[in-house]
Amino acid sequence: MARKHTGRPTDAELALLSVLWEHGPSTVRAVHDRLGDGVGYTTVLKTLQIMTEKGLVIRDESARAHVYAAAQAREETQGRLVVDLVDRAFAGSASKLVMNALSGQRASRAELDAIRRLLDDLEEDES
Amino acid sequence: MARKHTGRPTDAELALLSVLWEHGPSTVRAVHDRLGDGVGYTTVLKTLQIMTEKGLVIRDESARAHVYAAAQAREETQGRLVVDLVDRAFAGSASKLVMNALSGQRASRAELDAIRRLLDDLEEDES
DNA sequence: GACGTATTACGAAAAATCTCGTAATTTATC
DNA sequence: GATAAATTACGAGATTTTTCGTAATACGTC
Repeated sequence: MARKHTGRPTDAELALLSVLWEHGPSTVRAVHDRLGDGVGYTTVLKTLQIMTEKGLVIRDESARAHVYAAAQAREETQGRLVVDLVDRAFAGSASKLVMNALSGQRASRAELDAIRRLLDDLEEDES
Repeated sequence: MARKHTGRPTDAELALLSVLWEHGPSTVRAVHDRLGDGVGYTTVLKTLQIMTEKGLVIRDESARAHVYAAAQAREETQGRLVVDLVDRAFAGSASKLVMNALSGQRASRAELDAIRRLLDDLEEDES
């Protein structure tokens, strides 16, 4: 029987994307070095090749060592993951997720203020 | 080579947990009926059996038809999933996730107010 | 107690994921 | 151009996830 395809990046893929988002387009070696020795070089290479097929990354083959870049902006992928989690685990309620996230992990005063300002903007738009 | 074990429920498991959270302890048949005809009866049964082994659900075998219940409260599992997503996709920043969630999906005035009250409480505790 | 129905138990197939080894290829160096 | 070093390509093994089919078992009903 067939497994259901989710469309979201897997854990290993997300780890590689995080490196690409943080450091920009990179070679396999650069990504592998960032990740440390938890995974082998060929594992990183293979995963990036698969991600290229899936369209998760873009490959520049002009140089000897191919350069990989995230196909989607960080925020866009994050947004998809949040929507996905809200649907699967919070019965579609984004505010429930927000409350849970705020309660569970402490945020700094500055972060709380930033969130408050965002709330102001949202309520303004709504009016 | 071994795959890395995440500890978080899979998609199929989360779907079953959602039913158990919403309707309380249930038989296989009850869960299956709630889910509609997307999955077969034995699929639900088997998944619940596996979840029992994993400790995700608790099984009461006293009756002919076993009754399954979520082993963890909904909020607890949600919390773990949020922490997990924050770590994997938001570089550990819960507030980034919150802002993303608030921006992406519209919340009602009431929900925004509830979040604002939570912010008040959080800032108060902090002081 | 036999029969039919409902339920659980067992096992397995298909796809996805994660891992890497080995081979082939390309580039630089002598 | 031959050799060495780095990189990519190919393929495959182990595990997990998802899905059921089939068999065994237990309960009611007659």
